[in-house]
Amino acid sequence: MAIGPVSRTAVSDAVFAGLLEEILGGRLVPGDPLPSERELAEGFAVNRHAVREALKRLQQSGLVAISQGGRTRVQDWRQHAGLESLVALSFSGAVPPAKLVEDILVMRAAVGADAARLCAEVATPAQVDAVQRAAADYPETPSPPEQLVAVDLVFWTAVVDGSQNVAYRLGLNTLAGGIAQIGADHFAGLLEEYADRDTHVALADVIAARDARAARDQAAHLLGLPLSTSTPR
Amino acid sequence: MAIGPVSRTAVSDAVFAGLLEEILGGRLVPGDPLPSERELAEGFAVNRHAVREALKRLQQSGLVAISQGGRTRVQDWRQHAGLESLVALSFSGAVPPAKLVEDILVMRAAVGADAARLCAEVATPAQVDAVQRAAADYPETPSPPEQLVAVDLVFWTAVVDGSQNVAYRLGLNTLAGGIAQIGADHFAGLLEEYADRDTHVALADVIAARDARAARDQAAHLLGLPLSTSTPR
DNA sequence: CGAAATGAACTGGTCCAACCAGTTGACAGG
DNA sequence: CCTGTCAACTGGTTGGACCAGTTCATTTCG
Repeated sequence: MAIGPVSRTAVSDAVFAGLLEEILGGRLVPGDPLPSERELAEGFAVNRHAVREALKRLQQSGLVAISQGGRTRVQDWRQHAGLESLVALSFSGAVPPAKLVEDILVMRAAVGADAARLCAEVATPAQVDAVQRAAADYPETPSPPEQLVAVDLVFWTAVVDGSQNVAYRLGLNTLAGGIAQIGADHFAGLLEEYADRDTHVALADVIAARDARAARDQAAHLLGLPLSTSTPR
Repeated sequence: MAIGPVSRTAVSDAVFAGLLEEILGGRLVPGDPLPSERELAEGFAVNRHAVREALKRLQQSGLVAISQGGRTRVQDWRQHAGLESLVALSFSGAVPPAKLVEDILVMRAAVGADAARLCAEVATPAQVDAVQRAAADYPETPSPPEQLVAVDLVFWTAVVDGSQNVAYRLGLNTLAGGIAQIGADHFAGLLEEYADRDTHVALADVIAARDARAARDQAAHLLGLPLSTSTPR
């Protein structure tokens, strides 16, 4: 066991995680009232303020509805939770991790392909440069999963930056955060097949050539997005 | 002025909004330390707990980094903020609202098109049914913007549900929330051109026919996504 | 008897004050 | 000059009190 800082989890974070677990795990059905703040504080053996911090965050995530005087109630995460709750789902068992990983990669593919298209259209010269440099950084030989995921992230960050679409940028942040928390290992296997340097360099080149159509197709192929052919397995 | 419940903004929400404004407005540059919790409490004339609740939420949004003992520092939202911060950007002036609306619609187009493809491939019969019913609900005559946006949301919710992709579902929630907060008016004009009933019914039909390719193309066309032709205006 | 007013017993919202637990930096000692 | 130390910050946590809405059983009046 290596020597390092002990993981000091803040109390309110623990409460947040605990309630998240209860809600996403399905033990609290949408519409159900949560125990009162005072009861929760007693149950978790923490101060009420800590509970309140956790509840405020759950509210921000769209997982509960708080109303003064009334009770705090659970909301349906499928209806109200935002993309940022994606990660939490993987730890709660509400959705099988494998399914979740696949879904994330599918979204990555759709967004990535369109970002590549936009990037070819509107990226500044400096941004195109960044894409080409990122592509050149891909390792030529097989590499450990973490490094692969890291390099991949740098490349696609450059592409999304070039697309100059704020929504894509923030969405990438969320998905990247999700990948990081779920663990690179789960993604490495799925990424490996696409992770050859030449293809990425080629993509960077068509972007540099301002060929939006080619950039889109190349990216879609790279990311495993079914495109011109519909093959419902 | 109509009579109605006064808007009772929670104190911590006000603090959250205030700090959001400071950060996204650029008055606090990434790396800058925030005033201490005690100073903020005094500045906003509220209790320190309210400040803490707000800061916790900012931390969850990836906008600040909190460390015990050290000072709380501003993070670069372009690097760390998630998709859920999209709306906040529109109110801070960090990104022009028009640009933001366009970016959201572009993302909606990319995701919507792929969701339609998936929906045609994997949706359950019940889900296909829901899509067709939603399409039938489109008004045949011009309608007020709010209603248009609402009907549109129902339709695409059905499509995304049919895609059975959790990431798409949560992403839709986030984008829909963004549209709601920014105001339907900003979107109505852009939506109008695509909002004819026949096209949506046609899309629903190709989905029901399980034609993934056609569903994708139809949806892309409907959402204004450049596809087979790359026409950098 | 039934409908409306009442009010106690909840709920969350806010505040004060104190103390614990890390970080920082100036300052004294080697 | 380097180094240890300690006071003065920072955020983290707690307790308790009170305010402000909601709920619902009870009471009161038509």
